[in-house]
Amino acid sequence: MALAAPLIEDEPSTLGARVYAELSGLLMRGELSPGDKLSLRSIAVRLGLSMQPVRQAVDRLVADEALEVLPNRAVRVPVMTAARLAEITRIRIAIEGFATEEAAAAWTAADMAEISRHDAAFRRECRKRAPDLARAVTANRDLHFSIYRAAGLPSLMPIIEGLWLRVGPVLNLDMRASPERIKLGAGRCHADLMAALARRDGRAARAALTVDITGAAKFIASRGILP
Amino acid sequence: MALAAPLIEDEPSTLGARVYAELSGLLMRGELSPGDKLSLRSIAVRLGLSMQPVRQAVDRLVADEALEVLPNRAVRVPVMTAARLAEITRIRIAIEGFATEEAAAAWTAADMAEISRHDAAFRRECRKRAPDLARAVTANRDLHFSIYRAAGLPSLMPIIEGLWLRVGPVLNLDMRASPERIKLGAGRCHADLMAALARRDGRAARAALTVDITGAAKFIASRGILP
DNA sequence: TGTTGCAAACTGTGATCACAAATACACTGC
DNA sequence: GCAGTGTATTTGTGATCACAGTTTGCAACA
Repeated sequence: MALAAPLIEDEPSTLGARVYAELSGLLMRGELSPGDKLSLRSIAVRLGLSMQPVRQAVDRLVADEALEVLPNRAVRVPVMTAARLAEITRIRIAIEGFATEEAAAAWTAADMAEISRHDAAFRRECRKRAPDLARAVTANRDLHFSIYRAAGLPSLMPIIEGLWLRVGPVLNLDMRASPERIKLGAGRCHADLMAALARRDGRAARAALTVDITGAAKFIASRGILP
Repeated sequence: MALAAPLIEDEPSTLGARVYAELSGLLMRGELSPGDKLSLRSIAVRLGLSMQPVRQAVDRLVADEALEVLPNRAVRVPVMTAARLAEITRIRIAIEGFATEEAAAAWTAADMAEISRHDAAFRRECRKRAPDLARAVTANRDLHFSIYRAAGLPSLMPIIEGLWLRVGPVLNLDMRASPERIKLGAGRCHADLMAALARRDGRAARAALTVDITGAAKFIASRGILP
């Protein structure tokens, strides 16, 4: 299993799309920290291509609010404030909660097989004495997105991806710093979520997801590193 | 009042942003029809600037699924199928319904003043014997977005804008062809919506909006011009 | 008259160049 | 030793060029 699973597009036909997949992977996996400044030229030379595709990718990320341009026209990954995290959390609960509720009613056998596979992968990683955080983060992401995909609303996927792009840097950065959380909160929430999905109980599935999302957000906020 | 009110950004600092505002305005106002092909070069010369800013804007629109690239790499405004309209409608009900419910609880006096202003403008236009469709469309958009803005969730706005960008071409194109609908359905829905907002009844506001959105979608679907 | 073939025009993509603004840094003057 | 100032570097933006792929249109042939 590739760690950097191409979530956005399986085989980008254009160089700009490839750079976008590259950068958004970095963002979602928390390998870029809030406040980090990006240089178009540096990225271009590091990837061995011209500035043009990099500009395209960065422009798109800026449009998604996954990156921001300062008044200086410099581009960096946005610093997450407590207020901003709270706002995005409310939006995530509304939108991802909706997707989960739909998924509970719409999943097919194939959907559920894939969901269970990702759930098992995540649990397996968490049970280890020394979990591979990068792998756990990826499995967690794959689990959530396989559920959302089962809702049968493909137009909703880019929207949710945009939300994860925004919270990715803080969520995963923090999970990396304190791996104990994935052992406690996420495990229980995921179990409830899986059970609710299995019996097609949309209401309960939404509730479990809400606990999962709010739990993660509260955990970050409690660490008090947000401006 | 400017007809093409800059919804996205008041004064685009970059040429690419200006082109984006230009094109998204065309899309939202239904002045570009589904299936229309766009040429980067033509747009560039028509706007009197190089191809670069146009590419930036079009790339962003493509990322929003407001435009699509064919296998030929040609770019056009997507054709709306009945299934696609139904899907986006469900998503709109979920997301815009959420925003409306939040707005009902969060609006300030200033918010409500602006909302009422747009509502009055819309009603005034509809009461005319020969309504100016372009102006009615703009007023309707301003009304909805002033409500969503009152929710106090700025991160939600680009998401909703993306949805309107997708449905704009068919909704407005059709409204243009048959202006009778805005006199019937929208008026009643808006009245219910305004009343519910005024008494901070989020549930009722969401219900009124749902009727508004489904009504428009059903009206389009009933005309049977969708593939 | 209908069909095939070829050439000219046009398409988007990527690289490169030009430029103005902002930053970094060393040097000079006090 | 320190503040102020100059230059040199680096930044993003926009324009231009080069190229491969496709579409278009017209002419020549059957």
